[in-house]
Amino acid sequence: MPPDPTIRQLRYFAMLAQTGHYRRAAERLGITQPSLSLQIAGLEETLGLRLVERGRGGAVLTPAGREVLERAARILDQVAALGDIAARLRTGMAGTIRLGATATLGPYILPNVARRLHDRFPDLRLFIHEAAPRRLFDDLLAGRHDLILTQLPVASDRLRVERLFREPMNLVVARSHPFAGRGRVTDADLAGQTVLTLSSAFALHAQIEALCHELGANLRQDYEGTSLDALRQMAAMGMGLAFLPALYVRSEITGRGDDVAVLQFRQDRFTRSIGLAWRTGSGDEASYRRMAELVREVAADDFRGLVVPER
Amino acid sequence: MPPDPTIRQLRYFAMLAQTGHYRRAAERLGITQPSLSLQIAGLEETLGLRLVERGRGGAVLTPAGREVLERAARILDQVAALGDIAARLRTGMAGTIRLGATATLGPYILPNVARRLHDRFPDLRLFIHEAAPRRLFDDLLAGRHDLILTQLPVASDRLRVERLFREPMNLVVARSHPFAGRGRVTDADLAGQTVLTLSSAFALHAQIEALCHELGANLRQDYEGTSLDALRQMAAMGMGLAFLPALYVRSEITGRGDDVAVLQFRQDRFTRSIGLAWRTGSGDEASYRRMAELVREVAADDFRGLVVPER
DNA sequence: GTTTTCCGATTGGAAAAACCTATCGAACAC
DNA sequence: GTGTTCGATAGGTTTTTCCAATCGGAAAAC
Repeated sequence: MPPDPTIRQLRYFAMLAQTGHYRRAAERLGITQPSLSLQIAGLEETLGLRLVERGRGGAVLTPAGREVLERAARILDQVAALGDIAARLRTGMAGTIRLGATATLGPYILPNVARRLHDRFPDLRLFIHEAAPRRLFDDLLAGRHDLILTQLPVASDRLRVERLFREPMNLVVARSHPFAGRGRVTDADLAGQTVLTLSSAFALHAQIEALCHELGANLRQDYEGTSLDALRQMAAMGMGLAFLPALYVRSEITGRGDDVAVLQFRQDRFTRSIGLAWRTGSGDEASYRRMAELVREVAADDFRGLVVPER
Repeated sequence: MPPDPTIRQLRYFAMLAQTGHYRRAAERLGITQPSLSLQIAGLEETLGLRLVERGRGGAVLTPAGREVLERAARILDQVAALGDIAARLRTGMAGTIRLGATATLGPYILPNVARRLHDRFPDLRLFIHEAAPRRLFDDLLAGRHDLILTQLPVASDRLRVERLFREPMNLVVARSHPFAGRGRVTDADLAGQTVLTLSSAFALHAQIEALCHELGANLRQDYEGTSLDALRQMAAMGMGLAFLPALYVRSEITGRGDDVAVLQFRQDRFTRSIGLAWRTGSGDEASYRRMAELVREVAADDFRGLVVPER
């Protein structure tokens, strides 16, 4: 395999072609004429072509030289473009960040996040992948995500976590359920009730399970949903009660003509924690923190009163 | 101004991204791992960016790294393309040759040359510029042409010339001219006749002038044409006789229903010499000689009997 | 017809870059 | 723990790049 020309050679050659003059080209490049001569000769050597016709009137390109120049110019343009990109990337807020998000939160907050992000940092793009938290966690460690937006806790000494906010869990029951008319329910009300939940790949599962144990409620074992919508359908059909996160409720349940009723429970003190996590030392920490701050802003501005800020 | 990354750095980086593994990448590149480490570190240094996340599972690109990789891959593709181009150019029969041609010959033979050239060397393109021989000569010396197809002689110790063929000059007169009915004319016939010619920028001018002087004909001073078509129009209007090259006559005068009559003169022994010229040591001599050979072939195959081969 | 000037090529030596071997320290596997 | 595997680092050699000085030839000036 033949060796590559170097970018230096191409740059020198382009300048020589532009000036048509060794000494002038060398001067403009800030080098001496012999250095230029050697580099040009080296380029001719590696390409196996006479590129320049040396002579009295200065340096004139051969037909091959013109052909090579055309390509060299394109390469140099792209190298310059790479430099520009690098400069923008250096701010930390450019390029594409691969963000994994819980299916139980992403759809209901990321549109707002993406909009604000694009307004603030036009050069930054999000590539969003939704999955269950367990999967997100594995994929983050494996390097398939740069960042995950997920329910806490997320435990690993290889990860850095920023807590964002706590999201209240609302209780949802079928319209035909005895609770449906009431505005709120107490802990005692739930004893003996049947509760639906997501599959154990979701962090919600363990949380609901613990709650049921505490209150003496029955966790329905024969169904584990994989989406909040499915859970809500099950609840609407009277298969049990369901705890659904506030942002989902706000987004998907309008309050009129719905197939389910929404109830207060523990006055927003039953919540789940949401955070942003990334691998220690991955990418640019500062830009990830800025991302976290931006999500907090979204929570505060677009979902004020609905979620509880942290930090 | 920041220094450029090197192609070597980009190549190493691309391989590292592909393998996700320093040692494997180094092995595939035929270098040792420390060398690779240093080059990657150097690239990160010049771009001012962390590109790779070093760790247990191997080397994972940062978001910035992915962005850079995309551009780097494009640059490497173009470098490879440059290598391919160079390989083809090395044959000498690729790229674009800037060919200057006499207006009195080019239009009537270059279509055939271009066609044959393209059949034989598909990678070779001709950029044709037509002008008067005097202008061609200057432009060739100035490096604005690679090659000129012109009437000889062309004299300069900086030029190399290949003689191609001799082209007979036909005598053309108006249909109403007394000569029109005759198949041929002698030297004596021309004494006292009025002869038209092109401007002195054309080599034909001097040649016709010398002939007129020899035969005692009058060179019409008040008109100097700049194209063979114009000359023929003048002849048709009875302004005088005109000597027109055989290839022009063959191409533009059909012999029936024309406004002029074509006569033999000196049985094809009054000719002009056509040759190909280039600057000594310009481009690839071998390919220019091959061009000359190809034009000779065209003359022999497509214009057999019409022109007189040389060499 | 010299002399001068201007061109790119060449030479010799110093500085910088690239590379290799050997080794280090951390993280994982057992 | 102990061994293995990872990339980083250190030290030294080879290669590349560069410069200053000079060469040789060709055009221009005289």
